[in-house]
Amino acid sequence: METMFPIIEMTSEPPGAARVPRYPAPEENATGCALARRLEGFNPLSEAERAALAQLGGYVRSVARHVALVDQDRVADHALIVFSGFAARHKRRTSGRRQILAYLLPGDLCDRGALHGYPLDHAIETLTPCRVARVPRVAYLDLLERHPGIAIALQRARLAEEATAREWIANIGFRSGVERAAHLLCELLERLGAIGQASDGQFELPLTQVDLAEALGLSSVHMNRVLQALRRDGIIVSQGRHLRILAPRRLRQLAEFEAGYL
Amino acid sequence: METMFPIIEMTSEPPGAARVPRYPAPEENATGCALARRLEGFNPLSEAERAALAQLGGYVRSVARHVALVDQDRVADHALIVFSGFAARHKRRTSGRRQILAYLLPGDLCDRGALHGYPLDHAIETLTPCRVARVPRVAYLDLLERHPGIAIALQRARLAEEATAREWIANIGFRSGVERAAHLLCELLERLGAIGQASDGQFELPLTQVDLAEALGLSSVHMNRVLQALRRDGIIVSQGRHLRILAPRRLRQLAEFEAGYL
DNA sequence: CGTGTTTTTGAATCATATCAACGCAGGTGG
DNA sequence: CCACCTGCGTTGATATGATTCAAAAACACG
Repeated sequence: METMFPIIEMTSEPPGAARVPRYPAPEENATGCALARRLEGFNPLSEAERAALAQLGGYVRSVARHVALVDQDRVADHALIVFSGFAARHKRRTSGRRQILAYLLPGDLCDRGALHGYPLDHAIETLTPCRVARVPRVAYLDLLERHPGIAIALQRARLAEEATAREWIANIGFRSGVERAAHLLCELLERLGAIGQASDGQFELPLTQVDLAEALGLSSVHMNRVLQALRRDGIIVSQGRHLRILAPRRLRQLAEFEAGYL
Repeated sequence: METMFPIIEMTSEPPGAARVPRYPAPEENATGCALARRLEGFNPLSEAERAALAQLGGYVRSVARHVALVDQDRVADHALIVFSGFAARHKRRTSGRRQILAYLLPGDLCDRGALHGYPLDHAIETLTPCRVARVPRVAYLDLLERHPGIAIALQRARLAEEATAREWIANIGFRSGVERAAHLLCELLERLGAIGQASDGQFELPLTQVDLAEALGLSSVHMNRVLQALRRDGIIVSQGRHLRILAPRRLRQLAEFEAGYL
């Protein structure tokens, strides 16, 4: 039936680029790779392990924006790794309203399908164009078995993901709109910083206000006003997709953000 | 300094009961034990495994209401298992306001301390008087190693807990007060049913309206009105701690509750 | 029985949602 | 090159769900 994974195949080089020897795209070689950077943050990796991660580049495909990567109630037999772009876990009501449960940033992954034969309780969709690896179950299990250092890093990544989920419950549960936004920005700064995609309080945020609103449990209109408030108070500035945090301290204390669980 | 685990020692029998031979309390023998029932729901256990669970009864102690079982930012070196009573994971703001992140019902446990040496990002506290086992790290690890069936069940329990956390994000994020309450009641019915503490849409709910409000991100006043609305519409009745769901179908569709992830 | 906790009530206020509309930028096709 | 469209951000007006404060009523407990 539906292709379920409509792929925009950009893996082969554009004709003009064919003269230079083919290296993996910067996101997919082991050093510049968000996945490797992120895992290193949890557990130092050996040379062999970094090489093994680089091998995953072969599974990477380009995926357009707003494409479902995993449908709810489906048993996925692949692990999903985001190499670039933003995706999200989400649930929908019959009304069509949706709640984003987690952002998947470069270096994040979802292995629930591959590791346990359970149908997922939520869906995953790209929020921007992405480069995503779909690693078949056997290859993924093989990777974990061969490289215990990676397995450990992934366990810790899972702990971090659980902690983030709890943080979101608290965020939506007991903070005001502005505070929620502040907290989310702190989180994004920290997570993007960990993969080298934020520096000096600045980063590219390729999300729409609707994407943010759906993560924070706010209406898009209110989200807009919340962001205006943060700008008016000189806490952030944004030009296009580029976001700059002018007053990180104030932002953190507004959100009562505690760094550290990564 | 603080005892950190103020124990009301009720383990020894009351004087009058001393004539009958001492059996473990119904919550702590293997068959009536909520832990065993719950784990069986995830993976069938062997006789030896049920016996091993029964051994844990030795670690069980009575704990009064509103006692901290684990403090935030502490590295716990024990696994925590609730045998009876309700406890909760929660976070607090400096304002004192708190958000409950998850209820721990009989048969639930927290092994983050024992398994990984990480400080917890939240606190755990009893909401009612409880019977709680604190299992030392080594004993816990030993149990998992000796009984792979238990380890598997616990892995699945962890998946279920993650799914519940995501459900809570959605619940607080995109449902109204009444809908949130409805959803929580559905969840409690399902979870208590799994350990044999709910039947026919009825169960004992030893929580105050404040406890419920803090889980749903509502004020206690609003929580009260929400419950009144559910009663007025003939969906529930409650007498004291006893709750009866009169219209389970309506409750579920109000909450758009999907059973199954347990 | 009296004391502390929990539930319930009312009234005022606030935060956020909803509805509807507009502007602007980028992209497309004639 | 212009007309059109679409997606996103922005506004204002209005509606409402939820909070807050304060206090009374109902319970539970020793």
